[in-house]
Amino acid sequence: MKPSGDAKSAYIAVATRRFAMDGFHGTSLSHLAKDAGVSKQALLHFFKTKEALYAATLTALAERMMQDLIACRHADPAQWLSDYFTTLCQNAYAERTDMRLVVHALLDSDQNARKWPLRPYLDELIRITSATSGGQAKEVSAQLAWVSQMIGMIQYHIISVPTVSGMYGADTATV
Amino acid sequence: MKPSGDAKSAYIAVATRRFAMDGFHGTSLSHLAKDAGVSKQALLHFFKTKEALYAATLTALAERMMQDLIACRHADPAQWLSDYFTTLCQNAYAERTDMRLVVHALLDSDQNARKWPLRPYLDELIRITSATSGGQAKEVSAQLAWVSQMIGMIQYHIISVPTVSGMYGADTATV
DNA sequence: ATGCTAACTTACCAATCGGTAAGTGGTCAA
DNA sequence: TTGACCACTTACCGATTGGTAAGTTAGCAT
Repeated sequence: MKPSGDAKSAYIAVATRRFAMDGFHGTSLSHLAKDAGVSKQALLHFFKTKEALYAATLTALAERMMQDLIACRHADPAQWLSDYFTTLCQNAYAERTDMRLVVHALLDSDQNARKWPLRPYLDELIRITSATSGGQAKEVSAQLAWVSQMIGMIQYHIISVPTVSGMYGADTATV
Repeated sequence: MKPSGDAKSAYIAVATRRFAMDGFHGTSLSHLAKDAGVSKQALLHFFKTKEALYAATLTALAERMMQDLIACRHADPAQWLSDYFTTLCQNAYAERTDMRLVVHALLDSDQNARKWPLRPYLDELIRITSATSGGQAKEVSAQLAWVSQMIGMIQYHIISVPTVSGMYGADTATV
């Protein structure tokens, strides 16, 4: 018998890949089970519903992104942001999965996003951004706009790369 | 009996809204039929498969975007671009549907995007962008990067507004 | 050895999926 | 008047969906 934690996180890893590629509605439990090499009831044993598995996937994603952000911690908040977005770009290129997952989740979430798993991550990003302006109080919406723009550029670029390179050739899109 | 064209375009309008909200996999023919107030075979009468209806939806979207671009035509290409992106932003705010549809389509398309319906629209945008540099030949990838960045910013902003306003309050996200 | 629990599996379920077949009723040219 | 045609409906299909029920098997504490 395998230790519980390993199997569970392995299933989340499989689900992350699938949900990122095909979205929530485009992914079925049977597909996930086949990917993981188990029966689909193995998944339902750990995650009571498909939604629960999806939520766990997004939570794991949020923790991953938060960790990356914390790993770049720097005394100077401007440098911190700079470092973070640099590594974010690099990671995004190396592994598109997470960015696709975020965009899929964005499209799916819409309303009642108060318990949106990425909220703490966004909060932290905004906090750091606020600190760059040297203590003067700016509006939250201004910070939010800046952060959203940065992340949006990266994410959008990542998800459009396959399509654009499919149209114009593989070398044009990967700058 | 209703004239054919009206019904067909009405169905496309319904499909546009649904596909934009829920994506291809999240939308069923029965839902579309209920939205349109007909049986689902009414849809299959005009569009032989669900994929065909989706394709027609994307084609209509592409024509709409191309039309908006042409409508802003200006002798000075820089002014043309400026005007176009201004109206694009305004339209995007007034009606988020199209932008959501594009992003959904981007996530779904991935490979074999050579016959991607928005290709002519992108081509035209790149052509105009090239003209702004006063005739000197730049690389296509550079134009493409610029165009992609502009559109990406707008689209990403639109699809993230509902989620972000759900998190931080309705007034923070709508600048 | 025994009993308990965790990690599964096989078998099954109603609901829904996209799609086919066979009409039905209204319109219009001949 | 007739008959072709178009827009559509009802009835139905096998496949797949998310999910339930009831085992089965392995490890481990007592």
